[in-house]
Amino acid sequence: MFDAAIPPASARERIAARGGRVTRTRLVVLELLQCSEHPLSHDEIGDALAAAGVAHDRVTLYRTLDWLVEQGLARRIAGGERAWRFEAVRDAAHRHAHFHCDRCGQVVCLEGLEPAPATGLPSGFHVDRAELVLHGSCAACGLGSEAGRVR
Amino acid sequence: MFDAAIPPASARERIAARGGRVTRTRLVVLELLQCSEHPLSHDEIGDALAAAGVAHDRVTLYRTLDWLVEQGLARRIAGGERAWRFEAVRDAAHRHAHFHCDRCGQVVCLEGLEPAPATGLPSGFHVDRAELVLHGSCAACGLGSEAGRVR
DNA sequence: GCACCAAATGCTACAATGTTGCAAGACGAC
DNA sequence: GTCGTCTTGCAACATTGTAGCATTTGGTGC
Repeated sequence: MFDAAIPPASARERIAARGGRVTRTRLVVLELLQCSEHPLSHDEIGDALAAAGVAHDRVTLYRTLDWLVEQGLARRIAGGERAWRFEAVRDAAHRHAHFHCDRCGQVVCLEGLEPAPATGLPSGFHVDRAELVLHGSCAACGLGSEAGRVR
Repeated sequence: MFDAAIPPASARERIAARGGRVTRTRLVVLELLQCSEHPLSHDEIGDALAAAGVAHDRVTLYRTLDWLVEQGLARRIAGGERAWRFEAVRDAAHRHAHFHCDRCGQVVCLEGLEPAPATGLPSGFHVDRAELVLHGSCAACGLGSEAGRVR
């Protein structure tokens, strides 16, 4: 479940390398993202911070995440609901699709499924990045019976 | 770029065919979506309603759009910001990708670019639909110079 | 170890988007 | 035209995210 290839210690180095101050919030949030196998919402991160005994408020968390995204340490993805989700960036060049369970709202990463390259774009348009999100039901919610449903 | 195959008059029939009452709000909203070449946000639809002299309030518009989506007459897409955007469904089987301009927030449809089929999914997962959103800058905002930017 | 300063944080207030409950009004069948 | 039910409009609230500002803290120089 944890990504053993990236020891938690590197979080401190990665933060310092960007010229940012190594604060407990940044440290814990980045370690959390690095250890999570799926993108986390603000709520989930906030709960984890509370569980870890790190004092924080909503605004600080927003700013911490903004900073991580700005520094290229985390990525922001649209979770389907109107809340963002965040994941650690392991390899800036590597991108992958996401699966959003319409039942439980959970988002999982789909390694090995890269968004298709852009083709057929009107002239003048410049593509920065592509986001591919599959919607349906995850294994835990499994509802094959409602397959035909259109949304 | 308008879909001449579906004259505005059919909006009334499509609503009635679903067993719903034909109200001015539903009629105007559906016609608006059918005539628009790109997905519209609540705000844009609300402004158009006001311009058309149709009384309405925010909640009614939300419910009207919910109803249209529920009936398969409209589709809801995540616009990048935390607000939904809506587009008319012309052909339930036909899907296309969208382009979101990170500058002006505008969303345009990319006909001819279907989301890639789902592969490499964990077992037990069931895909209902795929959403492919390209991010970048549209022709009007054209900012080729900031191409390397990571978000 | 101590002082200092810019960077982070925490707090309050606010904005935007969306939802719920309920009474009043309008559509459509008769 | 009457009537029942579906829609609407209103008010209040929930969630997600931002802005301004005083306070605290990390990190640097001494």
